[in-house]
Amino acid sequence: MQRVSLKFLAKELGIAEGTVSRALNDYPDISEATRERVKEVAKKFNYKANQNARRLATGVAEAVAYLMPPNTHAISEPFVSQLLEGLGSSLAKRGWDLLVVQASSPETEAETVEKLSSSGKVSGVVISRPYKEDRRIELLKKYNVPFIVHGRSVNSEDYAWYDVDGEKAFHDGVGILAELGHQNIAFIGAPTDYNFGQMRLDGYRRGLASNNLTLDEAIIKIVDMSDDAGAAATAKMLGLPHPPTAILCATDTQAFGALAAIREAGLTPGIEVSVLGYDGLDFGKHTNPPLTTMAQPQSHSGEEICDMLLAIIDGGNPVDYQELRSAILVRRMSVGPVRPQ
Amino acid sequence: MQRVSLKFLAKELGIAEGTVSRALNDYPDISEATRERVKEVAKKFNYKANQNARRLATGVAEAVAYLMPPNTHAISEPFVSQLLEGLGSSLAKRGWDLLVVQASSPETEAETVEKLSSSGKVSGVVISRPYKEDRRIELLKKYNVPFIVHGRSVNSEDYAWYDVDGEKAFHDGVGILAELGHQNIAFIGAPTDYNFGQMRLDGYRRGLASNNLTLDEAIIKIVDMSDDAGAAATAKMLGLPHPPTAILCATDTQAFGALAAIREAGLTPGIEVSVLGYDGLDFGKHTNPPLTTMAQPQSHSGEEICDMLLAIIDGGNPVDYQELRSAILVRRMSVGPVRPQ
DNA sequence: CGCTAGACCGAAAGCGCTTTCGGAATCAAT
DNA sequence: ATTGATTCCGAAAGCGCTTTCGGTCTAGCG
Repeated sequence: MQRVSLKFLAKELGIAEGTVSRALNDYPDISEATRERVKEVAKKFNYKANQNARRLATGVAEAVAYLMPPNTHAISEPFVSQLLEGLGSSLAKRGWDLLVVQASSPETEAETVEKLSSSGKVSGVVISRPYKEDRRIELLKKYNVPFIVHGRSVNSEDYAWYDVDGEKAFHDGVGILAELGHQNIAFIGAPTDYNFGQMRLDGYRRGLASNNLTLDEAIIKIVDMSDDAGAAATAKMLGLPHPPTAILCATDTQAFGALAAIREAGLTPGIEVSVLGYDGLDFGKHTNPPLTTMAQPQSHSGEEICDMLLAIIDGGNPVDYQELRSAILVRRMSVGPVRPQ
Repeated sequence: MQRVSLKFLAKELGIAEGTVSRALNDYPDISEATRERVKEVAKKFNYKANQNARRLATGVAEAVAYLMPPNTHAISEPFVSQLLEGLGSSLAKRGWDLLVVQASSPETEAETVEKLSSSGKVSGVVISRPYKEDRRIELLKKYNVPFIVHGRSVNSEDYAWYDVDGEKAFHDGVGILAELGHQNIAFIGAPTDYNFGQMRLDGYRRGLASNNLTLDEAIIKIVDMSDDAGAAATAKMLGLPHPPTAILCATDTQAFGALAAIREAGLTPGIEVSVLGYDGLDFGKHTNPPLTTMAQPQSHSGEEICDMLLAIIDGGNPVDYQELRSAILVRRMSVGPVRPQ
């Protein structure tokens, strides 16, 4: 099976290799006649340029990488899937590739980033869920790779990012609960080395203050983002002498666990204890009871992020690409007014 | 910023480019001394080989592609995420890349596959959820790309695949329900142009036969794999003069909908109407009631599939790589004995 | 001490494409 | 008919790496 290369086409057409290349790439110095002739023959032989040669010659990769969050099972989280989907389809429209790369361990992360930037494999990268201080971001800046962050680190002035305002969401979340009469509002948070974890906690705190509620460390639990962790934290708080009547959760998954723990304690979520989640997972409508949550408007985040990244690759100034979205409340059944004790 | 290339290293070391390359790649004809010297300098300058050049020279891509299912939002399905995660980490261990490619539309699918195979971008590809007759498989065979199918098409003798025996699972599923006294077992299936849809339906039918149950077309619904579709189908069947006492669902997502529809009808799932799902989604433990389901043992499917693919890329015969796994029952609360009417 | 066999490295070709540069051919204008 | 511009294409030089081939040098042997 003869591999059809430029050389092959050139021979077939009786013209020079370079001419074929220029014809295929619509250079202006090729006559209409030969351009068409070339393209026809190319189609006939089903010519597909070797991407590696092309990339080597042009120096542009026409590919972007998504750097998976370092923690395990991260890809199973819906937000990753949605992001990938959007990125993938946007990229595909332009004929670019999407690389999904995982650092095998936190130690090799730097190595991975370096390799990504130095090996010419990609023209840009996107990462998610930065830590407050994130090494990946530093490396990306250092190696001068166009990148965009899904989320923000603490110092986010000088790079491009796309984020949902979790601080505001949790501030407002407390307000929603307070308005329903809740005074004893617990918080189940995510690890605060993640900046989003910190911001949601900050929002919660500010929300408390805005509503003249006192902060009680006993009903603030920073735990893993899993249902089991959410359940354990909830169980513990329910055993308090003065248990919370509402629980604000940093993630829906934790909220699922909270629901379970409340039922386990013989109480009814949404009636005796309200639960407000965050993420807007579709699945929340099937829990018992359906979960009220603050949804990230991330249906098109992948596309937006892709557009932003491409703009930066094309020479745009990263600082011009910082998008902050707001979460929106999805009312279901897990939040209700406080009941008289 | 001087790009550190082989040439650069060679000059730095005062030896030939080829020698540097061979040293770095552990060729046996390089003395231990220079090998170390080379590697040291390479590390010092943080040398990373340009992958495009490397690939061009060697002709091997060291990358595999996952071809996304053509339907939209496919990536959000947990099985895709899990697969990607496994593939990604296995590949990463070997320093290979994972490309996620989406055909922008069914029409461009052939084009996509062609390009993938001819452009030298990847050494192998994996696809999921084949149709009974699947064009992608034909194309992959035609272009002689190593590939492996997650699932099987109707004629699966001559290529490599990894599948879970849905036929058996549904046959046994009927048995489980029948043993609990159910005689009127409904089936909510997936579109039968997907081969897995057909196989699960076949299994259901054979299960009916094995248990001397009569097949009633009125309680067989082939619908989309969504919760809404599952709910609608369930609602319809519940309105029948002789409604089913148990429902077997082709996917957990449909089962979630079924649960909702049953509650909507004022009945209690797991008591008045049993629901048995398939997929083993972790999330099923949070439904109301928790969903009993047949789980795909897919936690490591990504790794296994990766190993199989690499073996084929290394020259293995695809036919030697056909793995059939069994589903395992996860007992939760949505299945119970039939109640006296 | 001469000869052969390794051990080790340099030189160079090539992977398949892009892109610059210059030359040939065509054409219009003087 | 000469010149100057254009138009179009061929030739060739890379892009950064791998890999073969042969040559030099040392060591080991008789």
